[in-house]
Amino acid sequence: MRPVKIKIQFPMDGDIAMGPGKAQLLAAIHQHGSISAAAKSMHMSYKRAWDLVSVMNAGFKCPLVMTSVGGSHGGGAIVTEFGFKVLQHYQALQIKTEVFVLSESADLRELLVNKSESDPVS
Amino acid sequence: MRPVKIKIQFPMDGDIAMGPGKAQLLAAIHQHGSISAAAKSMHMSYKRAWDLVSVMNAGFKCPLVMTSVGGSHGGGAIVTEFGFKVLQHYQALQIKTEVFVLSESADLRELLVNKSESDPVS
DNA sequence: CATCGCTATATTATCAAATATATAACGATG
DNA sequence: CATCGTTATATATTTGATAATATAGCGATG
Repeated sequence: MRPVKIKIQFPMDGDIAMGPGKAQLLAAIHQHGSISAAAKSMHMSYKRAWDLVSVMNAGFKCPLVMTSVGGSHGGGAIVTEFGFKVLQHYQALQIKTEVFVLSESADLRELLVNKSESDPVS
Repeated sequence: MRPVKIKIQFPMDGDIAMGPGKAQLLAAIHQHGSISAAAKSMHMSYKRAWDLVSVMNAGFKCPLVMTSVGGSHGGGAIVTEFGFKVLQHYQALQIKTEVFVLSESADLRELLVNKSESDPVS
């Protein structure tokens, strides 16, 4: 496990408009083309995925995901250009922050017990 | 609520050695001089507080909290010098990271719906 | 016009996590 | 040496979050 875990959330009303879970789901929808397939790939119930999409769409100025119902393949969902932009922003922010915190927390991490440091500094 | 919520955790084995909740508890113990009083002040059960202290102490090279049992006042708990140092490091890190993320997420936050912006820019 | 897989939604069931409760031991002090 | 509030620990209970289940409706397509 990484030495530090960072969770960045953007609260909106009572919900979280964007966070690690939603970002991951967004990426999965983009990859699979439907909420149901994305949910399955993440071992998440369809209902939960649908709820998350609903919250995301409500929290931003434009929808991140557009769904279509019916049709030969039953319908599907696509990540909008806007949604993709949000996703990229979020992912970049997450990485930048991780780098920042890792560097800023060196002193603190020094104080933790060193577990399984199989680091043969010969 | 703040526009962004950041949670920094330091995992250790299966537990979290330090996180927002533990930092807050540490501060409360320092203030009140006992685990039980600190727990009460945070509306937390004594058991939970005691468990958190136990995890904290196990995760660092030195104990952050030392307890004494019995005595005229029943006992108590004090935050060690080491624990206080950890607390200060953590709190400083939290603030620095908040500033960082807030500045780095300006573009993203621009895309959120503006809720209740009672901002009379006359 | 029957079929298909998906969206959309509600209801119920399950489970883990937090809390509540209980109790023993501790030891300085008056 | 009885008292006190606390630590320390175990067990029971409650709660909330999550998952499971069910079902209706959609509409392009062959």
